[in-house]
Amino acid sequence: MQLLLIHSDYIEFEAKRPTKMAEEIDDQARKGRLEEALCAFIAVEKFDEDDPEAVISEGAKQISDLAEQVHADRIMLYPYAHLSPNLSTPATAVKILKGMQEALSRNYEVMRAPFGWYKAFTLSCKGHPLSELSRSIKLGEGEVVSEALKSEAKAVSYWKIMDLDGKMVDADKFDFTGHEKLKKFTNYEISKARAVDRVPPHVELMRRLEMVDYEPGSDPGNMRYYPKGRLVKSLLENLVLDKAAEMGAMEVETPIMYDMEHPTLKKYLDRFPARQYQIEADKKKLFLRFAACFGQFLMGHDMTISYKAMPLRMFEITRYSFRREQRGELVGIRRLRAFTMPDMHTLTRDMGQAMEEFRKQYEASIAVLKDVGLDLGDYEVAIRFTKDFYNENKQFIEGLVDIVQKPVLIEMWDDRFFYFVLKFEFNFVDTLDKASALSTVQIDVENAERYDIAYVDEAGEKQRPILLHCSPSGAIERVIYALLEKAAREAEQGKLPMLPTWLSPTQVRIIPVAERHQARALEVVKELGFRTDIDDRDETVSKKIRDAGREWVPYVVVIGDDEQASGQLTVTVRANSTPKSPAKAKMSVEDLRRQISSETAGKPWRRLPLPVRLSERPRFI
RNA sequence: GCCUCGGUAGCUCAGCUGGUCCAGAGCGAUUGACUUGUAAUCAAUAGGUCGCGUGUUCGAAUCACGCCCGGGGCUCCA
Repeated sequence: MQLLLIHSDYIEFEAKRPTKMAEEIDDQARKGRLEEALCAFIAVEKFDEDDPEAVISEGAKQISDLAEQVHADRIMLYPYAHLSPNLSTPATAVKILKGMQEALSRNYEVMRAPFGWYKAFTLSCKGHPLSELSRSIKLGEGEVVSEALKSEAKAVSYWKIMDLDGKMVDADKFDFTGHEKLKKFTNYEISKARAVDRVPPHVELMRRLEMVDYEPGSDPGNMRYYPKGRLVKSLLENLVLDKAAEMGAMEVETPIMYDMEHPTLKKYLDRFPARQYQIEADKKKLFLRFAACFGQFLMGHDMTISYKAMPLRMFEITRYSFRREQRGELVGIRRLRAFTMPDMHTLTRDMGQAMEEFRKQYEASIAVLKDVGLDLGDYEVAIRFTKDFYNENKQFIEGLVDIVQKPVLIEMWDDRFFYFVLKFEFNFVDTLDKASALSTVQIDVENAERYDIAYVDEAGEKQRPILLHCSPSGAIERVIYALLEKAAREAEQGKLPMLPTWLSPTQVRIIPVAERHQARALEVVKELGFRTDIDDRDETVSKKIRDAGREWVPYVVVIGDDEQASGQLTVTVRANSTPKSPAKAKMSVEDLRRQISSETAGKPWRRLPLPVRLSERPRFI
């Protein structure tokens, strides 16, 4: 609704001639005049049709607010189509106008000019600062609250713990001795309690290590990544990409924005509990993807697939997926509005193949997390399913628990509220006892139908596949969050925090003692390879060593007269050191090269994203 | 969206019962000295419309109101 509000000495109108859509009025209502009145010119718009009642109350409120301010006792409601290019139907407009008249009549003397007539009017504007105002009323900015978000509130969950023997115990009766993290995770999931007394440690770390930072020039939860952060992300992305390829996935790429009015997508939006970013281009309303599902399913819809191609896996690293998470949820990089999500979808022939594939992806996810540096002890397992699915597949579920060799949290629903019948997640529990999901796989029994995805079986018949959604690692940013939080926890326990060597931005730091050692230092950089840099700043050796420690550099090499003479290196190995006593070792360049090679074998590698000489580096924070 | 805390030098912050300890400290930067052997070398210099606006006052970084931006919390989390 568009409003043009004018505080007038008087307003006078006379209806001259009806248009096609004129409302019927008696002769008396064709003329009107109000003295000392607030005159509201009103255009009712297309999207007001969604919720006329709300528009009436909001419009009436805006008008009475201003009437209050300018001390007007009389209000003229004057339909004025020219305020908007996008008008509602006449019926809605009349309904809303009448509704506003009724609402305002309680406190004001209200007159309404007839709708749909050519009218002559005379208006005398008072001309004080508040005498001419316009207002646009848009309800909720056209926000879509998905059915899934609503049904989530209705879903009744049964919370259990499944032990290694396959027995399910109510979560509140389980003996959590020896499973403290599972207990914290369970509490977190059930009670949703999350009072926190401090900022999580990764927030300071991500900035101090010059990896990630807030970007005030963007929307909250959209971060900037400095070279070291970009490097770490890139390495993690490449690792997951490799693992997906190993699993037999085909990498694809799909658009990041989609048409809101696309019939299939529209329905899917309602099944996904997330808020979208919406943008408008030309006359189209678009939303930014919150996962790669749409793109891959739309692709799947157009594909010709034989049973021989099954299971068929498509993979994409979505940079970015967007979810407009609530403002207060965004802390550091634990939860973001723009995040990088490895997203794989698998088409399987039937539930049997789907379950087999589910188990494989479950095991693959464990392996991926292990590769990035997170062990089974670092996260807790949740398995969620419908009651029906459980009753038909008890042994299968028990098998999943058996694989991780520890009790897991179970959530069971009476009915299927969502598009899946079975899912698991691996949840990282941080030092503040907050849990966040990393890897996840879901068995989707709904979207093959919705997107009309089919394959042809041995008999030449079209069949609906069962779909799997899988993120083998979870969002890349969240993996970084988990690694930083894990390091922070270890630091609290008196260990030296660090990233795995293959992920460390600087793998080896060379510190020449004096200027005359720089030539040798540069030689070593060349011979060694890896991401090796050299601290050639005009600082003391002590200062340089301290700085290398603050950067979590795994291998620190000091080169002075002795090393220059002997050709041996003095290496401080961070992994073996403690805060009080550095672990120093004498080794040759070749020894060190071999050690790092074996430590980073099979992992992605990228070159140093910064100048080799520290003296040439900018500071980002 | 709501509650709450905050915005002072490139960074982290002190000052904030209004007036010469009010424009400061540490780090960083620059320059000079030192050429250094395992966790912060010494000295000098430069840097700020104290988020923006309005008001109160003889006088505002300091008080009031409004606005903008950010942190944390709530709501939410297939």
